[in-house]
Amino acid sequence: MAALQKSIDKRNALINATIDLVNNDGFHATPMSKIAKMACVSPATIYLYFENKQDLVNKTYIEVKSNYTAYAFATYDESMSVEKGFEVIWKRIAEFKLKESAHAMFLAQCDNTPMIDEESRQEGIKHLQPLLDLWSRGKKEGIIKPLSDYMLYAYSINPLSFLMITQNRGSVKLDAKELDQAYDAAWSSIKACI
Amino acid sequence: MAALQKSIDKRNALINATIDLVNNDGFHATPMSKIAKMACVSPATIYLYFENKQDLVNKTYIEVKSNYTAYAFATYDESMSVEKGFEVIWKRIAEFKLKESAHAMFLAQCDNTPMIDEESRQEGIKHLQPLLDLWSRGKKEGIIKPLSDYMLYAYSINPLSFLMITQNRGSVKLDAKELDQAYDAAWSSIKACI
DNA sequence: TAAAAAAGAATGAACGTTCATTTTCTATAT
DNA sequence: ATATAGAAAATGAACGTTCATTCTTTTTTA
Repeated sequence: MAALQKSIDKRNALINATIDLVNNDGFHATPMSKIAKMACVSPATIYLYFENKQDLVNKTYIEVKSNYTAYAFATYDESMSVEKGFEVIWKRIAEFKLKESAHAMFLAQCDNTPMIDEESRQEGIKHLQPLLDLWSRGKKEGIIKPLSDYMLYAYSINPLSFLMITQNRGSVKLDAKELDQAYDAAWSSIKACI
Repeated sequence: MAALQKSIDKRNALINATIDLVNNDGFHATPMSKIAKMACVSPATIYLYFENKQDLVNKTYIEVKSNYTAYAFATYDESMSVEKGFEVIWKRIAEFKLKESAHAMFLAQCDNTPMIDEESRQEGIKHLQPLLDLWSRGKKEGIIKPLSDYMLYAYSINPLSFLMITQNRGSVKLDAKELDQAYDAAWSSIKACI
């Protein structure tokens, strides 16, 4: 076996334990000792892989965020029409949020609290570029309302976070029918009226 | 002066300090000693007004939430048409989120983390009833899409939280023109197509 | 066998909460 | 009006616990 000196498995175990525990208890209510125990590792070992607790959570954020965006854009291709491209990306995002809900919940918590360094947050935003490019194209073609990216995001993507959180709390179940409705509402809110 | 035995001023100071500090540092990174200092009170005094830290934050949540909904419905009247009623409520909510942004940020953090007891969260939801009643009326009249309340909320109200958070981070400034656009997008996403 | 990785125990700081005491308030007696 | 006693409110210091991190030693790897 090729020799990575420090084991990637251990790093992954630490990242996964962090996601799990922070989701259930919140960042500051999650002690390093508990993360270590869940990852089957000594507390001291964490410090061989990460500088400190803040670094651990920052790195976890960036890793989860980049998995998320990789998933979102995996089936998208710039040659698609704006409408088709948006549908493809939107549905992948929805799939990720509903299927990988632990990861998505972790991102939601990071995005809504002062838990993550500003620098790591900025780093995470960069990954959304292909969607912003698609919108820019759509605005040029007059297919998408001439709104800022923040506004488009707020109405077409962010509602999925809310729906995911309420689904995770058990208040609601999103099946295929409701996903279609959600897509409809998302597209209605940003498509240019003809 | 009429004699409230414990001073309401002190209680308010504690609630306000909690909002401020939790907004900036997060719940668990906010020590009772710091809350006490900001409220110009001894740490021990907090325990005359609240059972413990969790009780303090639960009560703060409920208080802020009920101020929020009181504001939201203050100019609404059940005799209004569905479209007008929605516009009135939406604009009041927007006003609250943008003007009382510290309070709104606090609510957003409570709603997206495990910081609040489930019981207090449920208590907070009750206050939205007038909006749910309005939607129910709108669905009967065929003016509003036949979607669940969660879905309607996700697309017409929740985006305001996202916009408020990004505005508070300084990424964007919402002026009158953008508010009108946001209202348009909200209404587009839930009004029944004719 | 030497260097890297991992471990458990130890450390010092910080926290929520309580305790013993002091200060403030109020109702009554003068 | 004033003095005062008893109760309520408020306090600063102290307690016990928990936490992130480090230190020293042991185990694994090449």
